Amino acid sequence: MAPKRVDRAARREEILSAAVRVFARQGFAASRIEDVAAEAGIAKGSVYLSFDSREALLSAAFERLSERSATVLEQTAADGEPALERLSGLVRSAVAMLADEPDLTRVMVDLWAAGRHTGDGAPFDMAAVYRAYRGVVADLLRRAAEEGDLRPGVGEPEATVVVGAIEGCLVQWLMDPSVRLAGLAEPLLDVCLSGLRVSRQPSGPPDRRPSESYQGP
Amino acid sequence: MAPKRVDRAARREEILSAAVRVFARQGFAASRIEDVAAEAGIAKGSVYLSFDSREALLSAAFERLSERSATVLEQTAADGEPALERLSGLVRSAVAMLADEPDLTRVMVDLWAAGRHTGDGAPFDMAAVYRAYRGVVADLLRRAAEEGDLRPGVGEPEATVVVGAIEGCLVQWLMDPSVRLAGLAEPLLDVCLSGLRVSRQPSGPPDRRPSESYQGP
DNA sequence: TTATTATGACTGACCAGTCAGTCATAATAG
DNA sequence: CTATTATGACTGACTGGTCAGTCATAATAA
Repeated sequence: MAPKRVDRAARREEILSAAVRVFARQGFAASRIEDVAAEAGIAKGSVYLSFDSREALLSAAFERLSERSATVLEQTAADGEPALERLSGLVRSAVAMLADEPDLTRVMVDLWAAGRHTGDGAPFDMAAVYRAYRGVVADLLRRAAEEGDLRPGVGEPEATVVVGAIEGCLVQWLMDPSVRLAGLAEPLLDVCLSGLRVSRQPSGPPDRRPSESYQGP
Repeated sequence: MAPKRVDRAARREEILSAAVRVFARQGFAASRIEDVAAEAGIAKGSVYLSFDSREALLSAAFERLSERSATVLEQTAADGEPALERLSGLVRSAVAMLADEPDLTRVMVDLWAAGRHTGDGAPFDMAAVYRAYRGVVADLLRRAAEEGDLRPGVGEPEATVVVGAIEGCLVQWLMDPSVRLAGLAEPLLDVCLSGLRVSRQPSGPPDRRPSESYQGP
């Protein structure tokens, strides 16, 4: 009982990937279903076998991005290390993830545009993604402070700034690809952790790891 | 002979303001010319007396935002003060400007989406706006380092992070209005200047100015 | 043959932009 | 002052093109 076997899920992924490429190239607003179909090498009608609507494609892209974000946050969960190390790892992973999937990252601006007018439980709850990031970062900040590595009194606002620094670098890269996104992780940590004021730490300059620690799914 | 005189420029401004309100509320993609006309209390056709096309409205919004940015950067030009003070002022002004004009700021996400696929001399050169910010910030960082207030070796990457921190806070506010944008200027400066690591500065906690120093046009 | 998947021509809604006509105003004439 | 007329701002019905989504038909495998 199975004529013409097709892996529905795999086909869906193929189409979604094609859609992400097209959205990244043209922007969601200028992307026709036909463009996506052509990119995937299938006919327009076939797209509707896997997706209910044009919006559903964007929604699926959000889902994919949301998963990646969750993965980054989960990888950070590993306890044992000092919280400060875990925070640095989180930032490096997040930046590496964004740099590793430039097309998906470029679609983010369309998700911002679409997610702006949706309430809390809406299809594109970008707010929830950032809340999750802020939550984890704020927690790590507090723990690191308890462990004596960070100054006390850090909390939500500081977490917002750290998360913001990542997203803001992303914005500049989106508008101007000559900005090297991946290369900004270390300066970002450097600025946020050590600050820009005259060096007063006795422990020398911050270690410059070779970067990259994200292992995508 | 002089029938019904109308201040064309003023009318144009009225329509643009209406458009910005509509775009902020619905997003550019979901905004019809009729919506803008209705918001301005005029007929659809009349919009075309002041603007050539729907795109021209968005372009004008970009222009307005671009002017605001230029104003912020010019206000910073005043020499005499220490570069570090000027940098702090710049960040406070930029954040205050964004917070003072929430509608125009909300349109920014549409400008990001539209500006993404335009080359260097295109109608929405958002890249140029960020380049200008980075340039001024990088310059102030270097001067402040020369003046001995900042550690040496700061440059473009650090400027990108500082500008990014502003834009990233903006993104989080756009997605989640419960984030208090105006209140993030001080934490932002605090994090970027002093860093999060255990306090080593002998001069006590960073001064918390009452914020707000932007004087819009 | 039958179940399933693929196709692309088709439809109907939508909307940017147009333009022939209306109207309020102000200049001028009587 | 009132009537007349010139002007251009304003209007909204209309047009033409676009495109999301549908569906009758074809292709293919079991």
